[in-house]
Parts: sequence; structure tokens; C-alpha cells
Amino acid sequence: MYAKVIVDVPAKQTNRAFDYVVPLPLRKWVEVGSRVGVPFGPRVLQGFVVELQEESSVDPKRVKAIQHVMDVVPPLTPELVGLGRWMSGMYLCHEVTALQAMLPGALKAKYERGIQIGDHAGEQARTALPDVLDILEFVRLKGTVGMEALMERFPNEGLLVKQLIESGALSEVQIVKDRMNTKKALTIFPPEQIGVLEDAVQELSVRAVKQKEVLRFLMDHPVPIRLAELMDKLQVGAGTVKSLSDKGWFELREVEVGRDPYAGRTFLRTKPLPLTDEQDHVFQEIQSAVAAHRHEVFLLQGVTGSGKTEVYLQSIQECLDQGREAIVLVPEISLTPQMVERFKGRFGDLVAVLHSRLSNGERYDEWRKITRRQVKVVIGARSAIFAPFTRIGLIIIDEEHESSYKQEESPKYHAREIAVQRALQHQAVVVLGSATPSLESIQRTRSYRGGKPSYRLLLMQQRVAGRPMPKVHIVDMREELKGGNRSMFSRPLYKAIEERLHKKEQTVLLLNRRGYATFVMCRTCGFVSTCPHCDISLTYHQSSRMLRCHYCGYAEREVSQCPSCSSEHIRHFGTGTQRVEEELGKLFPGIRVIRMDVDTTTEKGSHEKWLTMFREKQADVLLGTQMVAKGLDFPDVTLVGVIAADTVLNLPDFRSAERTFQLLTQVAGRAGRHEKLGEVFVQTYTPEHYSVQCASRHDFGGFANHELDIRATLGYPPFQRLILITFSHEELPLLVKSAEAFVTRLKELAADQLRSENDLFSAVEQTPEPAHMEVLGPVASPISRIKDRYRFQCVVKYRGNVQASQLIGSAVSWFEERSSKEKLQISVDVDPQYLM
DNA sequence: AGCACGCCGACT
DNA sequence: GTCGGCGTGCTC
Repeated sequence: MYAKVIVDVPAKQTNRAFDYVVPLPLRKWVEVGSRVGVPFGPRVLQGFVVELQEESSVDPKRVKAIQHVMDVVPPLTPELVGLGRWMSGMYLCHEVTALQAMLPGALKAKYERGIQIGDHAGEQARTALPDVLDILEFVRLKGTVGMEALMERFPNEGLLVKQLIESGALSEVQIVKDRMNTKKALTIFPPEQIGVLEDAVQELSVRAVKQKEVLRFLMDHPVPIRLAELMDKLQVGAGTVKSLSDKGWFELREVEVGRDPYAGRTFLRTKPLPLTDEQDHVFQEIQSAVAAHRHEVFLLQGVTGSGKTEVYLQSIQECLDQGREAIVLVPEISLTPQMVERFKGRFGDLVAVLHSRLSNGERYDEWRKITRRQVKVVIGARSAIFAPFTRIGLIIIDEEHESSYKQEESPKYHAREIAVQRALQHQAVVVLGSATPSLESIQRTRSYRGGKPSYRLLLMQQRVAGRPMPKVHIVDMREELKGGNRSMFSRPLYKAIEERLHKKEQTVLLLNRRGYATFVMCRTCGFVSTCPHCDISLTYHQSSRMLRCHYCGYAEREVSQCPSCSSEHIRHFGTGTQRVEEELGKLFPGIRVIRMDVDTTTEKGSHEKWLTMFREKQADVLLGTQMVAKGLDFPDVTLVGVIAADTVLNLPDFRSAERTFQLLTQVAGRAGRHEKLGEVFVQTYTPEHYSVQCASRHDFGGFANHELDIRATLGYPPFQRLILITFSHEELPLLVKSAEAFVTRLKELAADQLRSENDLFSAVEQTPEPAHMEVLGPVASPISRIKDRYRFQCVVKYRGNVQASQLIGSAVSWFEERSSKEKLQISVDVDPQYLM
């Protein structure tokens, strides 16, 4: 039997399956999706089995054999292996990169050089020096020892070890390992015949009180128990237990334990809540599609506070009752303890939780519950979409408009697209939930394919318990300036904060400053510190007092004098939250402020810590960036202030209006979630802008219609799809020349395809719209240099039946064949979130 | 990605 | 005359 294996080398030339013989003893372990160690050239690599077959077309003399299988249960299912193939074509990445993205980091292979005793060790042993004997003995004892461990033990013998390897006294082997240390715990295994412990009690001396206590406990509880737990329960020392095991009364050995990050926490079991009519209608729609095994995508548009989560929970329950599994995606930021609690409370141990705050080992343990079939529900951030379930019934993506569902590194996939792809394979249902759906999704509820919309729209427009939406005031900052107020707080917002302080209610302040970094500028000559390797200004980091480049990590010390004109008038710009905090302190002496931004939330768990403090009313104001806008729910917050609503609007990005609208709507939803009425103040320099206006009226429909009109006119998504191609090279003239050659070739290919596609179109008249494709550029990228490489980009716009990825793929291969030696890097981003 | 093979400049 | 620079090509 032969296996086709994708090896762990992300390179063009190795981006194909290699054939290996499956040795007889491994046959029952090797499956499609297995992770295997295979000899590849001179070394041993990790690989993924993507196909099994009886025959191989490769010359039998050249075929090697699979060396070992790395997991008892294959970490990938055949469906995921197929998905990997699809992703590599769709997102133009190496197949192994796609497969790797599906697995927890702990399963990424680690390669180590190992040393073993060689065939000629005996000859050395007679004649050798004491040093040599020491080394040989050490290696013999260990069996196989990592090169690092050996060097640690014999720090000065590097040369000698090398000689020993050359003479054959030692031999070098490759070790493929996981990047993971499984946590082990000493565990006591009571004997099968528990009665024999009675004899033990008799034999022990009268003084061995503690030992007898241990034995009695085991007789009462004849199941394996962790040593630590027993010691804790009976208040005995490890020595007591150890001496009993030494006498052979029971076995004490290490077993692998799952690290359960939620261990020791009990979750209050909750029962399904009664649904409102609106909720019930939505639930029925979802449930009947799941029950019918019908692949369908629902867009659930529900205002904040309309009770989407309860609908999710009950739909999942239906899905589980049918013996199928469910995946729930939430943005990382809203994967809060409260969120986890709701799922754990309803489904208990059937839930695995995957989020980035877990350590590698913890995440692996949660993930392993899936392959072990211990859980039926996974809740997690983006990559949880790859949960290796085999009977998926329902996939839920909450806050589907969030840009964090798009992975920014290769493979640059969008979890929404993966969800639909997987659901198709499983004949499963996808629910996309949001108060402010992405325009892509809204458009799909309106565009028809085969007589019906691709997505079905479900609406939930009432807040649970009929709480009114908060009143939103727009404050025109230009008027404030005219009125002589140069502070960053308008008078209405100032009054509102003052009022909350009196009433002992809380305030959330949002400083919307994406795209703004804290850079350093000289006020005399205008000099800005920039990275010597990248075309970007350096960011000031408060904690280390260093200037750092976000792209390459270059760092330099903060300067007090301008390097260009020696002026001392040099200051930090855009230190947004900090400056707001200072000003708050001046305006309201004694005010208690919690500031949340990149500076204060880098530490692990700090995010949660600040929110808990705020919840416990240890502060009057929560001040932060984007991160305070999402998913928070504090009963005493009655005021939300947006310091500058339009910073994002001014970015040169076709999605900026959409982002502004989403952010304002979300943050407005933070106010008055409970009995008390909420109020929102939005400070802006462009109060007439439709994204601000519509957000203030809670008018999603109005915003969507207006924005869709604009997108249609300009030919942007969702009416046309985009692909961003970025070229980089160390030498600018070469870069320009190559990029231009590439684009010319791409245009030729596109024209060919369009011609044949549209001939077909006019002949058949079935596709809803004629195919169209244009290639814009190349032009210099907005960040024109990163890590000493110049960057150019081009944007491909297309609609209709165009195999754009495939087309770009062949242009890339054409380019690489034509000029293999030129070090031009090409990076492709399908459906980019940002055009920079 | 590694690693070996292979063809041209600065040294014993 | 060699040692070694990294350009090119291969890995079942």
C-alpha cells in the first residue's frame, strides 16, 4: 500500500504529494489525515497523508517508506484534507500551510538533531580517553539524546563529539517531535482485588497511622486518583504514599492529564429560557433546516440586546439531539468568561473552548477533546472553524462582520468562507449573526442564485424585555471650536460625565484611533522618526520608553533632542488614550479612570482584570480604544462617549464608512443595557456623514442602502470582488520592471478567459451577469518599504464567473518559470480587508 | 526549506 | 595548485 504525503516544506518545488510505502505494521494506523514522519532527502520530516492507494506510478527503487505515525488518532479528517487542497487553490498558499493552519500550534513539528551510539562505539571504548568514555556512557544511558542536551552536559566537547560522529562511535539521527509537553501527573492505581489492602493494613505497624489512612481511603474509593489530590484530601505527605507504593501495595505512575483551564470552576447549569415570538420564529427556521439536513446559510440580523445567544444555544441543543456537532465562532475579544460561562452552563463538559489566551498545551488539550469525541460543541475564535468534527450540523458565526475573521497571514482565509465551504460538505446550516452585518452578507440575501437568495435573512428587531435603544446625540466639534472650546471634550459630553459622577453611574469613553499610532515629531522642523528599513514612522512605547517599528521590530531609544535640527521641542503625537486620561484628571479632579489600550493590556489576563475592576465599580470611567466597544455588558453604564468618531472615516479605505457605522452602533449598544436608560454622545467633525447619521438613528437599513449604492457605483465589494497582489524586492528598478511584466501577463490571461467566458455567457444567457475583470496598477504600496524591501501592489477587480485565483496562480507560475533567480516576492490576498 | 553538487576568485 | 563563494536543482 502507498500513501501520498504532503511534506512539511512550504516551498514551490515541494508543493505536491510524494509517494511513500506504508510498511505492513503501520497499515492499520495510517489513514487519510494521519501525521507521519517520512524520510525526505537526507532528513526526516513531518508530513500529512492525503491519499491512500494500492499502486504507485513512482519508480519502486526510489520510493521510501513511512517511518512512523505520530498520532493514535489522525488529527485531520478526510474532509479537512480536502479543504486544505481547496484552500491552497483559493488563497494561493502551499498545501501544507493550509493543513498546518487547521491544527493547534502544539502539533507543529519540531526538528531536533539527536545522538545515538554508533556501530563503531566498541572499538573506541578500549583505547579511548576518559572524556570519550564519559560521553559514550552518557549517550548509552539515554538511548537517544538531543544535541542540545548533550552540549549542555559536555559544554567544551563539541569538537570531540564531532570526531566521534565521524569515526562512527556516535551516530546522528533526526528526531521529529511535537512542540508540546504533555502534562503528566503521578497517579495512584489501586489493585484490582481491593481486599488485599486489608492485609496491608494488618501488616503495617501501629505507628503508621497516615499510611493506614491512605489505604482505607483507597479501599473506600477504589479508583485511580491523582497523588496531588490525595495528598490534599488526606493531608498526607508524598513520602507516605511513596513508601506504600514501594512496598507494592498499589501502583504509582505518571499519566497524561488534560489541562482543563476551567478545572475547579463549576458552571451553574442553566435551562433554556422561554423565547419571545421573534426569537422563536428565528429558532424554528434554523431548527427545521438543521433537522432536514439542508445546507443553508442564514443571516441573522438582530439588534444588540435582542437575545441572539439564547437562539444559538437552543439551536445547538436541537443539533446535538440529532447526534450532530456544532461550531461557534466569536471574535477573540468577545470570548469573555461570561460568554464561555453561558455555553458551559448549558452544555457542560460537551463544550471545548479555544482561544488565544490559552497556552499551547492548554489549547492542545481542548482540541484533543474533539478528536477523542469527548465534546460536541466547540466555541472559539477564527481557527476553531477547523475543528475536526465529522458530523457537523450547525456552524454559528457571531458578529460576522468582524474583520478578525480574516486571517492576515498565509493562508489568508476568511472564516465565513471556510464555514460555508465546510457546511456544504456536511449538509449543515450556517448562521451568521450580527447587529450590523457586513455588506457582503447583506448583498447575498438580496442577490439571487438559481431562483433564491444565496443567504436567507432572519430579523430580530426587538430588544428582550423591551428596553429602548439609547438616545444618541451628535456633537458637532466644529461648533465647539467656534464657541471657543479647544478641549477634546465638548460641553454636552462634559456635562453628561459630570452628571454621571454625581449620580454614581458609570461612563464608557471610546477613542477611535485605528490608523493613528503614537509617533514622535519635532515641532520646530517637522522631523518624524522613521524606521531605517521600512517606510513607516516609529511608534512610541510608553512602557519601555523606546521607539519601535511595527513591521520589522527595529527599536531605538527615545530622543529628547531632534536628530535633525537639535531642537528640544520634540513630542509624542497621537498618544490618544493617555492624553484623554490626563485631561479627564484635570477637568474632574479625583475621577477614577481605567484606561485600556495596547499599553495596558499586553500582560496576560490584564484585559479581564480591568473589566472586573470596572464591573465592581472601582472606577467611574472606562476609557479605551476599539476593545471597549465589543460585547461588554455593565449594568451601571448609562453614558457612552465617542471622543472622535471620524478618525476612521478619513482613512483612504473603501470600507471606512462601514467600519465607522459598525463601531458607533456597537458602542451605542453598550449604554443602558439594564433598567437604567442609556445615553450616547458622538463627537465628530463630520456630523452630516451618513454613517454617523444612520448610526445615531439606529438605522441599519438606511446605512446599508446608501453604502451599497456607493459601492455599486465605484465597483467595490460586494458588487465586485478584489484580490490584492503585493510585490516586493530589495531593488526598486527591478521591482518596478518585474511587477509590470507580471501585470502585463496577468492582463493577457484575463482577457483570454473573459473572451471565452463571455462567449459562453451570450450563448447560454444563464449566468446572472457577464464576467468582468480588470487589473489596476501596479503602483507603490501605501507602505512602500518593509524590512529593506520595496513594495508595489496591484488590485484585481472581478465579478461573474471568473476563476481569478486560478488565473493569478498561473500568472505567478509563469513568472517564476521565466525568471527563477530574481528574488521577487509575490503575495496574494483574496478578499483583502484593507488595501494597504 | 535544507542540503549537495558544481563551477570561478584569493590564498598556501 | 587548493579552499570556498553561493547559483542551481532535487527531495518519493
